[in-house]
Amino acid sequence: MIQPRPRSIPEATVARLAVYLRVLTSFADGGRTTVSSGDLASAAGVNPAGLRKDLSHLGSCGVRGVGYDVRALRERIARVLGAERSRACVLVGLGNLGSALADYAGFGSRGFEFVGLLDAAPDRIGQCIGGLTVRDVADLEAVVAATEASIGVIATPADVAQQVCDRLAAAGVRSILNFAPVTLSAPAGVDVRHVDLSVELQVLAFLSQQRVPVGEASA
Amino acid sequence: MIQPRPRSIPEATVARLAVYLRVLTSFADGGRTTVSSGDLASAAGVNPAGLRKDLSHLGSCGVRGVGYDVRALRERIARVLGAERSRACVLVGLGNLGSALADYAGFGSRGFEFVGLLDAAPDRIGQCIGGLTVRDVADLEAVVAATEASIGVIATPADVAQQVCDRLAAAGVRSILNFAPVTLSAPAGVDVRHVDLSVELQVLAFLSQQRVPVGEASA
DNA sequence: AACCGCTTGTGAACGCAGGAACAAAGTCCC
DNA sequence: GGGACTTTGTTCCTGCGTTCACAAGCGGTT
Repeated sequence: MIQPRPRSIPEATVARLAVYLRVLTSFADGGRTTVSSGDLASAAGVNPAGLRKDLSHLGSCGVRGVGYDVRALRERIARVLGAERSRACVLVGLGNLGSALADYAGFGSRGFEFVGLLDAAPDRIGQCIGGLTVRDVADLEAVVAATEASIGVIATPADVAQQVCDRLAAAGVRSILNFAPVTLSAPAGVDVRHVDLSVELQVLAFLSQQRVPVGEASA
Repeated sequence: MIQPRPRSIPEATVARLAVYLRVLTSFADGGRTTVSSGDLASAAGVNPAGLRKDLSHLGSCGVRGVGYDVRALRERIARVLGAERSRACVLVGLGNLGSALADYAGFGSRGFEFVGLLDAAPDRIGQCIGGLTVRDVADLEAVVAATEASIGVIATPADVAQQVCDRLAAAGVRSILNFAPVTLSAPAGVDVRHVDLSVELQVLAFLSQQRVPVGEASA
C-alpha cells in the first residue's frame, strides 16, 4: 500500500485557495467579519458549490445558516498553504522582468521573501534592488547554502535557463518557478512550474478570434 | 440546435499548441526539417500521445513513418492560433512589471505588437520604453480608437485595475490580460485572463511542503 | 419550545482531459 | 516487388474536475 498523499488536495483547488486567501484578506481589511460562500465565490470569480467543495478539503470551518468567519478562514487557509511562515527564495536573472519580481510587493505579503538576487551581467552586480544587493551568479551555490533557500525563480534569458535550473537543483532547491520561455527538465523530486507570458497572450488571442469567426449575429 | 463552436479546440490544447510553436521555431532555427512526435513531445515536456491528439485537432499534417515537417507544422499552428498576423495591444500601467512587459521581446516575435503604453504617473508619461512613448491614461479611449487595438494588458496597481478594465471594455477591447492581483469582472463578450504571480509561487510552495510533510524517509 | 429560512457540507452525475493500446499508412531494405 | 519497421491517427478507458441537487444544521422568530 503506497498511499502517496494521505489527504491530497487537488492542484486546481490549491490555486483557488490562494485566490480565496487574497479575497479574504481584502475583506478583513474592509472590516468584514463573516462571509457566505456565495459572496466569496462571486468575489473570487468561481462557482459557489465549487468553493464549498474546495473549503471542505481542509476540514469544514463554516457555520450553517451564517457563513464563514473571515479571520478564522483566512488563518486556516494560510496554514494549509504554508503561508504563515516565511519562505526563502532566490531570484536569478535581473533584467526587466527579474527586477519587477524583486520589487513586487505581492510576494512579501504572502510569506515569500527574496534572500538572494543573482545575475551574470557585471553592470547589474552590486546594484541594490528591493533592499537586496545583486550578487554574481557564480556565487549561486554559496547563496543557496547560506540562506537555505527552498525556492528558486528563474528570470534569465532562455539560453541559460536550463543551466541555471541544473545548478539550482544541485544546490538543493526543490521548487523552481520558471519565467524563461523554454521547457526545463529537472531531476525527480524537483518541482518546476512554468509561466509563459506569451502563451497566455496567444490563448487569449485565439479565444477572441474563435468567438467571432465571421461576424454572425445571435440567431 | 445551438452548436456553439463548430470545431472547438480545448483551451488546454491551445495552450500547448503555443508551446509547440515555440519549440518548432527553435528547431527550425537549428536547421531541423522533420521531427517525430516523440522528439517534439519530450522537448515540450508532454506525452507523445497527447501531442498527437493535440495536432489531430487541426487536421493531420504528419507523414506516417517519417514524422512532421517542421516548417509546415509551424506554419499551420501559427495560422490556427492567428499568430501569422500582427495583433495590436495596449498596455496600461508601466511600473516595474509593465516596463518589463513592454520590453519583452517574446511578444513581438509571436505576432503581438504594443501600439500604446498608458500610465497615470506624470513622471512616467513621456518616457520612451521599447520604442514607444508613454501616454496619459486619460487618453486611453483615444489610443484604443486610433490603433484599433483588440487586446489590453493591465499591469496597474490592484485598486485601479477594475476601473481600467471597464474603460478598456467600453472602448472596444475584447480580450484583456490582467496581471493585477484582483479578480476582474467584465461584460459578456469580453475575455479576461488572469495571471497571478504570487498564486504560482504559493502553489509551488504547497507542493513542496506536501512532498515532505515532516521528514519521513522512504519506507 | 417549535417553526422557518438560510447556509453549509456532501453525494451523485456529467463532461473533459490524459494515457495507453491498436490499426492504418508510408518508407526503407532486401 | 515484397516484407518489415517506423510513425502517425484514432479509439477506448480510466481518473479528475466541475456542476447540480439535496440532506443536515444553526439562528432568529413567534
